Amino acid sequence: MGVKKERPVSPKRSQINKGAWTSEEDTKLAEVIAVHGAKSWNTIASKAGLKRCGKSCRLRWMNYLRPNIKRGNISEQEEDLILRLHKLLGNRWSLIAGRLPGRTDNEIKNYWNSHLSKKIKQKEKQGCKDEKRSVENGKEELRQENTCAAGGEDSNISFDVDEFFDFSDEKFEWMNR
DNA sequence: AAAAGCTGCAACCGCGTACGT
DNA sequence: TACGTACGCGGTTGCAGCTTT
Repeated sequence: MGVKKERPVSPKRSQINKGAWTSEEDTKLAEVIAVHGAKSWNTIASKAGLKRCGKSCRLRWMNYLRPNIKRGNISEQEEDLILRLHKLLGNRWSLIAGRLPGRTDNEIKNYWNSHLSKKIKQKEKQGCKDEKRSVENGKEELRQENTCAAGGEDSNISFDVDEFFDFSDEKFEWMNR
């Protein structure tokens, strides 16, 4: 996509930059994070000399600049996983993203809102019995996986709650640096 | 060819929670 | 314990580009 127009800046916060990030801003932010690490976002914002709030810097880093980010081309397997996780977790995008390496919560949320929610609505409209059955099967499958998670064995998705909240795994490796 | 409508997605906002003092 | 600040998350907005009419 092309460069977006700057959004109007309210006079109250005119000292804060808003709207699309420029490549210079990206570079500055990445440089500062490389030195100081991805923490204390307000400090990072000021050290980078960016007229951005820490929140905005964090978002930019997490969704765009972070290393190992996959963008676009969500595979069928990933889509299936998102659907299954969403059935289980609801709109817990960050948790869902945590099970999809390289994907961000924002990307998954957007993908859900623009693609998957429509797909589901269409299917519901069609009222396809087979589809319903498979959804029910999926739900049952998930239920079983969830209840058996403690001793779960060879399911490709484990919904062990502890695992969901295990922040020591590889996805946070970059953060610990 | 141009206008209108639609889609995808980056970014912002508000709220709840964690953490430091 | 109470308060202030920062962080993280989910919901929402709004614009660029694409498609349809």
